[in-house]
Amino acid sequence: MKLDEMQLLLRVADTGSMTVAARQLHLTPAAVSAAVKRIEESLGVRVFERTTRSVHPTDEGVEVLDGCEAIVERWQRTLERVQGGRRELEGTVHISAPADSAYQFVGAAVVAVCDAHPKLRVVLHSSDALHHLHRDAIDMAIRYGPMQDSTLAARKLTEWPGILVASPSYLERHPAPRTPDELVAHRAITLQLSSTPISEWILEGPSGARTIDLESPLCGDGFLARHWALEGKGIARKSLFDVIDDLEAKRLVRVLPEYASERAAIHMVFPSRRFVPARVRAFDAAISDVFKERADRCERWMASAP
Amino acid sequence: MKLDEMQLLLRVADTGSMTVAARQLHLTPAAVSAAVKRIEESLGVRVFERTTRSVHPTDEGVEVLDGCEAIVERWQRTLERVQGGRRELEGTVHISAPADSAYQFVGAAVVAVCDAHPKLRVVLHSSDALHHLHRDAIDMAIRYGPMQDSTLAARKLTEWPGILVASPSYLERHPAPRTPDELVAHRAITLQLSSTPISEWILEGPSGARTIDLESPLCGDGFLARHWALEGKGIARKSLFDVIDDLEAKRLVRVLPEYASERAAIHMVFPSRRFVPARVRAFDAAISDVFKERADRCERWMASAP
DNA sequence: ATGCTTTACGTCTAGCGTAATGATT
DNA sequence: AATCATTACGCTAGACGTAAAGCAT
Repeated sequence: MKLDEMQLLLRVADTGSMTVAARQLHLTPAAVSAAVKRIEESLGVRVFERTTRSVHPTDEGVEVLDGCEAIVERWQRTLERVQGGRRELEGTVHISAPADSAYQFVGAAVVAVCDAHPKLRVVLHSSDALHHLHRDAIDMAIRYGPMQDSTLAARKLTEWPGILVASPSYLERHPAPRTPDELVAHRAITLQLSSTPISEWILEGPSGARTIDLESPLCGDGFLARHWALEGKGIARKSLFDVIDDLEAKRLVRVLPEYASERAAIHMVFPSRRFVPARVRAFDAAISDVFKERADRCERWMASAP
Repeated sequence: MKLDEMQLLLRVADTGSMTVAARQLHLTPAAVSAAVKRIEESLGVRVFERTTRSVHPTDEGVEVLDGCEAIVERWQRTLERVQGGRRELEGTVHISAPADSAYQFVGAAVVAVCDAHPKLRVVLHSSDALHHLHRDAIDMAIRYGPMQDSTLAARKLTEWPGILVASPSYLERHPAPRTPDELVAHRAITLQLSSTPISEWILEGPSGARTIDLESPLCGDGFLARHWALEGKGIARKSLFDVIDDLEAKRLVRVLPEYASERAAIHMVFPSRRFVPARVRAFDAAISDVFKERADRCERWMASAP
């Protein structure tokens, strides 16, 4: 039994597909199929119950996969202790980040890490859609909002409320609303993160929480929403953290400043069970630094412009 | 990296020799040497520092070996949970036992286990010399007396004092001693277990502990000592546990019954760190049963013949 | 009908034994 | 001188890709 074969089994189990596992491992489906068959024969145990349409671990398969996972992790840990700083970082790291974060600041941080480590490769998945970390072999992800998947290990990076913003040009043409009720007269820029668009904003203000029903012609991802706001297309609700650059540069102005949506945490997420290798930790450190710096600027902005 | 390669590294480390490891693994020294070299190159780390005369793990090698050990054990555990009772026991088990125990009762127990499991092979090392469990790849050993090597895992089987015995024929010719002092007039059968012969008996009796200096013409291992006693060649000191058959059959008679040497424990010993596989546990169970049954007979004998 | 797993076959390389070489006590 | 690790070389078997076939939705 080889460690590569164990990782292969884990990939098949995580993705639930030999073909997808093959893609991720840079192998052909035939090779994966043959490997699984070979392993099962050597064990005398069926690891996966499969039709042409699905691949599921058997009861014994779960035992085997647990063992493989523990073993692969132990080996990675050993390798790092032994090779430590000697070996320069290499390999490929898959990072998932919301589009707006990726374009604004994660991208730059990632480039800096790659520049420092020539053998390191990165695939930055910029999408607001929630990636399944296990399924897609994502090594780390940045996620806004509450954590739900308990099989993931998350570390909170920072936490900020959503605020309403518009460009100065837009506000010249459309006087800023003075109460939440006046928002209906404005063009709201809304988000469609997953399949269904978000059609309401919950705003907390001096008079408690208010729910605003929206009828918005402009609906896109976080990056589009911010750019539409910059272009004066309407009022967007964004995390303060995402628009701090624009607020500092006065490209965007806060609207209804006494109202804000609930503080939402931003997490760095890892596929829990797996050991986090040094190459991933390098990106983690760099991105965390960027978040720290941005969070400081958010603090200062909040203090200066209450 | 393959699990077989990890086991190879462990064998080399335990034996301290590529040639010995090769023998135990049914490989040639060339293959072992090549494997070590190949592994070291793939790790980018030197695992063993070696001359033609010695093989020692480097600092990094210790880390690697620790990892390999944990991994091999985890995998064996996984295999057993998965294959459980399905697979019949197979493979070879190396058992070390003192000569007298091996010939008298361990041998029979071992045969019974092999009869029940046709694919199981056993090598019974019958020797009073202490085998190095790690070095010689012994799976389990029976050892009389106190445990010293703390790197081994031991389980106490039973505990009995040494007593003095002689055959009825001998006692007809030489009247039994009535006090320890009278022993000097008898022929004592002594042991040579390791390199130096044992030249004194420490006997505890009604008047406290007595040390008897011996000048014995007959000196051999535990099996020889018992047989010489049976043949009427003199008085031997044996663990009650070893001579219970002969006492019950009245082939041997206890001498100076109010005197006995310190109770000594008999342990079942395993190479601690390693996982104990099912095939070894099968022998453990069978041999433990034999010990239990013999210990009961010792109890009864002690009760009936104080 | 599409997309998945499986089978068949040719190719290549990793890993073994044999045998010779070099080093150490 | 004897023993051990290493190197060189030929060989075998395992593992991959290509291509085709078989199934399930």
